[in-house]
Order: sequence, then C-alpha cells, then structure tokens
Amino acid sequence: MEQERAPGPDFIRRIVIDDVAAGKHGGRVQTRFPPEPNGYLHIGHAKAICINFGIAADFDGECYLRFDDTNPLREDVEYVEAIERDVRWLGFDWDDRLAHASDYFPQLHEFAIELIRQGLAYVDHQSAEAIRTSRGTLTEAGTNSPYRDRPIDENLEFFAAMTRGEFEEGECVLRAKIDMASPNVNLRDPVLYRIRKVAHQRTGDRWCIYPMYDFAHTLSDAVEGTTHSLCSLEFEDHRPLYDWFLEHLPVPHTPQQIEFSRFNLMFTVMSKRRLKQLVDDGHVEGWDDPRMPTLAAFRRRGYTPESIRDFMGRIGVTKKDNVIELGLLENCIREDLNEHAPRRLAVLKPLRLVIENWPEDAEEWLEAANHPNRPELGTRKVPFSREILIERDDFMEDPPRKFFRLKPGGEVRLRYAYIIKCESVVKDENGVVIEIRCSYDPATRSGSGGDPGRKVKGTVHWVSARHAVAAKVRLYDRLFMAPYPGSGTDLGAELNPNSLETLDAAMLEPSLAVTAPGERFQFERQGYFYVDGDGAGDARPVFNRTVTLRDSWAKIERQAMAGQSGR
RNA sequence: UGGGGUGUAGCCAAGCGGUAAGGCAACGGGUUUUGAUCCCGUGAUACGCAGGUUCGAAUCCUGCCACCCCAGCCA
Repeated sequence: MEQERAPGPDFIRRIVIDDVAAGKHGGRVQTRFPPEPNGYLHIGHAKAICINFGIAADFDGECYLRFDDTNPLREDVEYVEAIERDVRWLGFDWDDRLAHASDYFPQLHEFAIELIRQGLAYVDHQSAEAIRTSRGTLTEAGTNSPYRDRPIDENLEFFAAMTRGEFEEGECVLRAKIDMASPNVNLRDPVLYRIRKVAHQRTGDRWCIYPMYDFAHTLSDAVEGTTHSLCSLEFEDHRPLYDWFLEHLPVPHTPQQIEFSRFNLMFTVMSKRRLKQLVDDGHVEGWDDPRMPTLAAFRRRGYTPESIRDFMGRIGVTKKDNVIELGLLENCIREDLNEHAPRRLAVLKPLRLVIENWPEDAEEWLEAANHPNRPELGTRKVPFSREILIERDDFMEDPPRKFFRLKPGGEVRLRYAYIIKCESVVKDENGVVIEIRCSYDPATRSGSGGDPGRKVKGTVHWVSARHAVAAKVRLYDRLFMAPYPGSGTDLGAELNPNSLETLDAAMLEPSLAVTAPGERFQFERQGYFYVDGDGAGDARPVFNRTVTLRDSWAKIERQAMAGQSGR
C-alpha cells in the first residue's frame, strides 16, 4: 500500500544496486554521514542523513556517523552533542559506528609520510600568500614552488620537525606534488597538512599539525571501509583528488565518491554563516528558535521526524539544482498531524459571547470527539455555560459575501454544542465590539439529532469562559519575506517582520490544563500546536504553532482583496 | 575566453530508442457540526534551442544557449 507511492530507485541507489550485483566491495554497502562539528544541523543536512543512513538500511549495510573534526579552530563539543541528538531524533542509529577523523590521525600521518617517500609530497616553506598567488587562476596555470623538488630525505625531516612542533603556524605546510598546471585547481599541489598550535577537542595537545579536508576525508573513508562516499555537488571536482589519494596510497578499501545536489528551501537560508548571523544579530532567539531551519528548531516547532523523513523521500535525489516550495514540507507535516494529533478547542484571540436565554449558573458537559475520522481515539467532555469565548475573527459586524460565521442577526453552530443566533452587540466607547449577545436553540444540541432539516452554514469553536485555561501561544510564520533570501547584502532587510506573534491571552478548553512538553494537538479550525518545553517559570502552558490548517477562506479573502486593488 | 556539472508542467521528479509515471501546488465538483480531513475530475501534440541519424528520439549524434560550482594553510 505504502509501496504505491514509493518512487523508483534514485540514481545513487541504481549505482549501488549494480555494484552489489557485480559483487563490488564484496557486495558490501557502507556509507557515512560526515558532519564537521562547527554548527547545528539544519534541514539541508537531513537530506544527507536520510540518503546515507537510508541507503545503508536499504542494502542491509552500515552507516557511520563520523565527525570530520580536522580543524580544531572552529569545532566544539557543544556541536558534537547537538549533532548526535539531532541525528538520533531524526530516527537514525549508528550503534557502535561512531567515528571521528581524529581517530585516524596516526594512520593519516603515516600515509603522509608514505606520500613523501614516494616523492609525491613535499614541505613547502612559502607563505600562504605566495602559495595563493603561485596557484594561478582559473584560466592560467600555476607555477611550481621553489621547494617543490627538494630531496625526499629533507622532506621527511622537515615533516618530522613540523610534527614535533619545531615550526610556527604558517611557516610551512605539507603539499601533494601533483600538477601546478592542471585545469582542475584542486590538483595544483593541494595542501595536505598545516600547523595549528591549538588543542583539539578530542586529541588535546597530541598534535600541532592537522590534515586538510581532502586528505583526511578520503583516507578516513578508505580506512573505515566506506564503499560509497556520498556527498554534495560542490565536491565533484574534488573527486580526481579523492581518487588520486586512493591510487597512490596502500589503502585497505577503495570507496567511490558519488555526488548529489543539495536541497534548498524557498524563503529560507541554509548556510551556517547566515544562520549564525541570524543568531548573532538577534533576529532570532537562538539556534533552536522555531523559525530557524535547524533540526533543533523544527523539533521545537512541533515537526515530527517522520514528516521530515517523508519529505526527504518526496524531494528525490538527483544532480539538478533545486529549490523546494514550502508547501511540500507543510503538506508533509499536516498529513502526519492530521492523522495523529488529537483535536481540542482553543480560542486564540477571545471575544466574549453571552447566551441570554441560558440560565445564569447552569452548565452542561458536552461530548466532543478526539478525532473526527478515528472514533477509536475516543471522546472527552467540554463544559458549556452562559458566557463563552469565541474567536474574534469569527464575528464580523459588516461581513462580505460568503462569510458564513457569526454576524448580526445571523446563526452559527457552536462546535459540539448548539446553534446560536446573534441578537445584539455591545461596543466600547471607541466603537469596538467587546461582547456579542446571543440566544441558543435548545433543540439543536450536538448529536441530539433534533430537527435534521435545520442546517447552518458555519461552525465555530468556543470555550466556556468560566472553565477556560489561559495559555501562551506563539504563532510562527516564515522568517523571510524574500522567496530566495540571502542573495543581497542586507539579510535583515529580507526578514518578515511578522514571523512571530505571541499571544498571552489564549483560552483553552479545560482538558488542556495539564499537558506534557512534546505533546501535539490540533486546535480545531486553526492549526497544529506543540507543547514547548521552555514554559518553565510560567504557570501557563506554552504552545508553538507548528503549521496552520489549510484555509480556503483565507484564500477567498486574498482573492477578493486582489480583485479590489487590481483594477 | 580553464575545468567540472545541470537543463522534462508553477515546484520537485520518473523515463534509459517505441510514441510523456507520480507527488506538491493550482483549478472545478462531491461529502462534511473543523471553510479541515476525505473523495472525484482537469494539466506538457510536448521534454533548453537548432540541426542530424532512425520506420520511430525526451531518450543516439553534432552545434548552440542558459544556469550552478571551483583559484581557504575551511569543510
């Protein structure tokens, strides 16, 4: 059944299928998700996680979580903890396959020496500046370093001295000797090792030289036994270098690098630099602010890991540049929550409504379904009384056509209760409606079946004023106004000023008085809400809106608006 | 004007020489005590463009165009 929607194998899986069939790598499949612990994981990483762990699972293989921790300057344990938490939350398990590039430092060092012995690497004493200028440009070949042809013994000696810490940072580096005239800039004698006299979060002061990405990553794959090294498109022209290392060193395995396009989301920035900027500039409250695209933020927003995995399955895996519409992601979480979230009544922006013909102190507990399409989820009771609260948006004194909510003289059904009629309105001195006076029809109680011919167009949610529970509710909208933000210089100018609306006077049905962080509900007619764990210190529960319900009335309003302004 | 990639509907994406899957969005209709859900229906004479090969091409060949990535002692 689920199978029907399952897309055919993507191009990577197709390659893996062929490899397994051909008995390549002994029929084994091993992948890895290799984050650098220098920031939080965002939803773009989720694609790589799903691909790597997903393919391993599909082929009964294994996937490592390997930290590419080769630059102690920017890395921190705070990030490794956050990354582990997020990968686990997404639903993946690496068992004992947790690794770090730093675990391989000793072997990597041996490989470097081996390259020197073969005359394929040399210690370059040029300055960083000199190395850059001699690299040439995209259209002009580079020039050889004056140190390029020094004897192997000398290189061995200098590299040993580098390792011992006898040179200062920047004094020299170890470079591969490949081809300074290569049209592929990555092959113009890339730096293999640089000196960094800083402690590493795992190896401490053991090393003062650290390997560069290409060298460390390739050989970590090879040592670990990776069969398919899956990465994003920007590493495509690093592949010749990747293969060069494998060709020239006595590696135990020869993994194959395959590149896919990273995923982009409309109205979202994904680069670590820009995300950090949002945090540092105070545009959001932190890396896990629910408006951020980090996994930690999606978690606090109320997204389920299932919905994100579903989403990743739907966007596919190709080499094509892509920018996904927000609608698809929202569809995924709505689909999940529609199925699983229990329904509740909650009034976000309350307006007092008095039922004049309801006895002063009487109350009635009405039965309400927890899920309209899943009776097995049971029912609960909600109290009804003379004074109730309805949504401000559900009343209009002078409504447009097709508004079938409450209006003067109009009738509407109160969800799970009675049909009421608006008899009059009460306004304050400024003319603002502050109370609606209604009458109710006792014959119309929900479920009573009385007078089946009696129908009203609209149904409205409500809460008994006397029984209601106050709550704090956060309404989120997209962080950016610009569909493709980040292209300009001023990120702040592209922000949506209304990305967060905090409501302090939301009123909930009493069954919501006790909730646990992490619980999800649908507030009927409004959206899905998540109980945030940051409510500490506040007696009231705090709800974050995950996503609204689809709203065809809003669409009609928008079209009407467009029709008015657009001649 | 070096090298590496990519171009199928608004957004994704199948297709791999035999006459354009699917999802999301959009639009129309039905059910409905959530204007929700659910259900039904509608979209490319056409696959970046131009030639060519072939009985037959989105799929093969040639040329062109557009877009993305690369010159960190970052990953």
